[in-house]
Amino acid sequence: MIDIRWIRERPAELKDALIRRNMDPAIVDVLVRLDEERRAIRTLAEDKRAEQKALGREIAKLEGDERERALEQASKLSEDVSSLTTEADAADAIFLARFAPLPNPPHESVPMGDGEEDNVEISRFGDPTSFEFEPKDHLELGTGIIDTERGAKVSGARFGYLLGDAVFMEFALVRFALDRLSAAGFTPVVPPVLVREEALFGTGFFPDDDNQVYQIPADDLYLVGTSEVPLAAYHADEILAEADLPLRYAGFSTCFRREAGAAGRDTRGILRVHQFDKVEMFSFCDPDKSWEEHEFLFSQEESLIQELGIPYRVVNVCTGDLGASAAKKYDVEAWMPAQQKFREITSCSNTTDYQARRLKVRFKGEKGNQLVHTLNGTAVAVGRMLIAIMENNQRADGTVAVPEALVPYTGFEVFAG
RNA sequence: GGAGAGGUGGCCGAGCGGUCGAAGGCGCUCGCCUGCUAAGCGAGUAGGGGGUUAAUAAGCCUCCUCGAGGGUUCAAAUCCCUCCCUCUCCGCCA
Repeated sequence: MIDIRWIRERPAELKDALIRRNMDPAIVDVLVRLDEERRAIRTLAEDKRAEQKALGREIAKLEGDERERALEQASKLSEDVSSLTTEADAADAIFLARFAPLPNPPHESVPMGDGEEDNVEISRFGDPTSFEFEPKDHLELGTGIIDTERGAKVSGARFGYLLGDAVFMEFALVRFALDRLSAAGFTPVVPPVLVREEALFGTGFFPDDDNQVYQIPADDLYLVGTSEVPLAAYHADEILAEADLPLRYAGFSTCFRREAGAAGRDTRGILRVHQFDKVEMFSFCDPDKSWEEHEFLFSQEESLIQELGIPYRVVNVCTGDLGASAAKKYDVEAWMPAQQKFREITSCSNTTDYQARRLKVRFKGEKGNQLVHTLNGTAVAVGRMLIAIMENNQRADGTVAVPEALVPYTGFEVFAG
């Protein structure tokens, strides 16, 4: 949710922001009017309520006829208050239904664009891997350690089993990432993966993306698609100490995604699956420092991938491809030799105060209580990183070289599918 | 899963239909005082919305919030219902 002052004080700027996101700015004029109306009605309701409360205090002191007459009057007031309050609540609801979905205005450095194809490449690391033989994809390389056939038999399409050395690779990647992040001041976290609706609303996944989320109706819970959700909600309704900022967490969790609307896309292998494990960075920081913090998180992200030696490029995600909550987002796209393409492997967003406002995460600063800014970034998405390592580090004999940085964690230097 | 107890301000804790956003204590902030420290004295100290204002300065007015949501009543922290959470005991379980 954005700051309501955009509506009251900077409607023209808000219109510009909406235009940049390819949205109709006319909504702003509607919201300005709805906001004025709801405040007018609320004032009426509150005045009436104040009157009622004052009379109520009188009644306590009165006796006999005087009391009877006052009671009669109070009864009438009570009805007025009740109907005005109902009206005011309705006006609030109408306003909020239109206001809450407004996306975070993009940062000035975000390129304009309609979709993924307009993302702007801003840097590259390494060169696309070249081979003296025909490179295989991760499924061919991992016939014995990645089993999507039996995954489909047991759970359906887009599920898989990791076995043997793939499992040791997973735990190596996770421990590697946690070690690096822990050294950089992040607190490792294993959060719940089942959350209440409020956590999804607070992080902006609801109502927009609710078809991407698995539901557990019997218990009114939802499986998270990323640990960003439980990490962001961790400090919901709290007032943090300014001295504690930034609060940085590295969450490890399984992630569940329905991938609705992705039918037919990336059906081979484990690039796009319903369940994968991920280490995610999350930061609560001072609003004046969130752009620095964004660069900091991103530098962590890059250094992990660099240490693993995967060629990649960085894109600045354009306005049309930015989620509602992000004001700016960098994607890292790793080189995937089998596809001869760069594919998204991590991403890093500054959601400014968009989530903090919904989740009510504040800090006590010199200017009183203020909303923090929240940021998130992928450290390691295990499945995709595993693909990137296997495909880029494969050798003519079909074995895969473990990145040097990972060897202390795997205990082996080479593995075979 | 069964039985019971309970959820009040940063913390502890009183209040159980009106004068209560809430006694008292602790903590914290500011000031006073005392060679320093400690102690002592005084004042202040929940969050959010709306209005007033040049102002997201102060002040003032007002509404909402005593786990959440409904209800009863002229009036609810206090009474009733539903839900959530915590604790104790029993059962089960990794």
